[in-house]
Formats: sequence, C-alpha cells, structure tokens
Amino acid sequence: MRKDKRCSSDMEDYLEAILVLKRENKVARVRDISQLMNVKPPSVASALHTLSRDGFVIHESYGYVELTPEGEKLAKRIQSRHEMLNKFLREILCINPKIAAEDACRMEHAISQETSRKLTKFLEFVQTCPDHDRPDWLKSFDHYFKTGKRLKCKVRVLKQKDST
Amino acid sequence: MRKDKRCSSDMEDYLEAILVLKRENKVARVRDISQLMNVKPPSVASALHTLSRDGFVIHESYGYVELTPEGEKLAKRIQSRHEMLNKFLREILCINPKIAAEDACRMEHAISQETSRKLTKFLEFVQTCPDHDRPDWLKSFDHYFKTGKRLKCKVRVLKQKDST
DNA sequence: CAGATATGTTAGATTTGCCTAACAAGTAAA
DNA sequence: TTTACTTGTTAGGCAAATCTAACATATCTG
Repeated sequence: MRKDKRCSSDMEDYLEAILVLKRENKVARVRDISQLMNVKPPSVASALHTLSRDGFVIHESYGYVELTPEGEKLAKRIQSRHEMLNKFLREILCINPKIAAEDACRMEHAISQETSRKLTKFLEFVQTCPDHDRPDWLKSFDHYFKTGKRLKCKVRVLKQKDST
Repeated sequence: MRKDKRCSSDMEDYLEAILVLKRENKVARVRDISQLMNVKPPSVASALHTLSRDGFVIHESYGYVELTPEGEKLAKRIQSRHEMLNKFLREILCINPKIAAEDACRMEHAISQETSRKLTKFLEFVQTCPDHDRPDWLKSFDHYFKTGKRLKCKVRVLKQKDST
C-alpha cells in the first residue's frame, strides 16, 4: 500500500479552503481562495502550481480549481481535524470561540493520526455520555477550573465498596 | 505593560533546546544545539544571530550561549507547554510515547495561552482526582476507545436520586 | 609550543511562501 | 464591438530557514 502523499501546513490550508469554497459555492476560484485566506492572488497562483505539481489539484489557466481524489481526501482529513479540535476546545475546555478557532487552525497541522483518532473518540465518549447534558466529571472540571477546588466526588463512595 | 516579544516556532525550538542544554550540561554550545536539533552548525549560528538581534540570547563569538531574561522566560513557557502536552497525550489519551513526544513538539507552538492554561488545569484536575489511580471516567474512556462500547456507569445510579 | 582535531563562523546557494507591479484574459455594458 | 472592469497570471524581489564548502579559532596532545 502506497503511503499518503504529504504537503506543508500552508498547502494543507489551501486544500482546506478549496474544499470549503466548493461546499459553499460549488466552485473554487482564485479570488475566493485569496479572500478566504487573506493572501494576494499571486500567492494563490503560486500555491496552485505547487499543489498541481504534487497531484492535489487540477487547475487550468483562468478556470475553476478542482481537487484530485488525493487532494480531496487530504482536504477532508484536515477539515475533520479542524472541526474536531474546535469542538474539543470549545466543549471540553470551554475556550472562547474566537481563540478556539485560531488554535484549531494551527493544531490541525500539528497532530498525528493517532492523536486525531484518540481525541475524536474522546469527544464521542463525552457526547454519548448517559448524562443528559455534560457528564458529571466535566461539570466538576468546570468548578475546579474556576475555583481551584474540587467538588466532593460522589463516585468515591461507590468505589469503596470494592476495598474491604 | 509591554507585550511579550514574539518569535517564530523555529526560534522557539532553539530557545527550548538552549534551556534543556543549560539544565543538563550547565552550558549550551553551538555543537550541542546542532546535535540536539538535528541541524547543521551554520543553521544554529544563523538562528543565534536572529535570537540575539531580537534580544532572546546573548552570544559572543566562540563563546557559550546565554539566555536573556526575556529569552529564558519564553523558553520556560515553551518547555512547560511541551511537558504538559506530553503528559496530556500520554496519560489522558494514552498515545504511544514516541508519537506523543513528536506531537507535543509541534503542538507547543500552536496553542494559545488560554488553551495552555485550561489544559494544564485539566491535567491537574485529573491528577488530583480522589481515586487512587486513574479516575473512573478515564478508565471508562479506555474501554470505550478499545471496544467502542460504554461501560455501565455507576455514577448514573447516584445521579438519579436528583431527578423526580 | 606546534600540529592535529574539534568546534565555530562566513559566504553563498536553495527552498518555500509571501508580496508588488505589470500584463493578459475574460465579462459586461454602452 | 469596443471600452471598462474584474479576475488571473507572470516576473521579480524579499525574508526565513536550511544546507555545503571554505575558512577561523580553540583545545588537546605529543
């Protein structure tokens, strides 16, 4: 099995932007990418050249930008990491949304597949928690974060039945 | 209050390496930095120039490398993030140590102060958990990760006393 | 102390990604 | 259809970070 092709964080960001634009507008154009990413059009042109050379996009002069299967796969991976990290930061750590978004943007390029998978599972675990709202320990963490003090832990009582 | 001076992730890595070397060997030399960071000595020289220009290190030709107070403060901040992330990845997510180390290395440059603080608190919370070993929900997460199935949750029983 | 070895520096090339300025192509409207 | 406007491309430059090759300094050892 051939290994996944790789690219720089910067190029990953371009792929992600292209995916977003195609979802929102059906097509991705140089101008839109440029605006979304806060770079000038020539930077986009240059990036597209690189991404095209490496087989992640198809782009003919003055045309729309298309993702290759390889490019789409990578873009989707990046984007799902982005969303997952965002959720983790906001819902578990209660980071303010603006900062969470910025952090997720950078972290998505920093984490391994293993960490990505584990974090995803972690979120799933918390979200499918039998508690109607946030699980008990997460509320307890909130309190700990705000006050530095630990709520009395109900679980403790139960656990003691195992020890004599 | 003046804002903290900033530098690139690459330069942050140099600062961190210098701090590590000073801790281990009392002094930091170009060669050691070069070996620790897997770059060639001229790259170190060039980085030291930059860091020196920006007030993070003091380095006279052929001498040891010293951190300025500013540089030391930043280096310590990076390093504590590094350790914190490492711990989080290993102890909460049970990532294999080698991968955890690599991820921590990259993530330390990606997270904001807010995320850093919250994660630190989160770790503290787990580690000061009344359970003798790992808190209940963490064991439960392990099981969830391995099997995809949720253990019956003892807490649930207790919580029900609050309803109705 | 003098040569050999290790360490550090300088010069200059390369890569990546960004920019501005100038030009080219497409689109819309008079 | 010809002019004006928008969009895209090319050329060329800059900054960061890396490298190799060549040179300089320091240190060790006979």
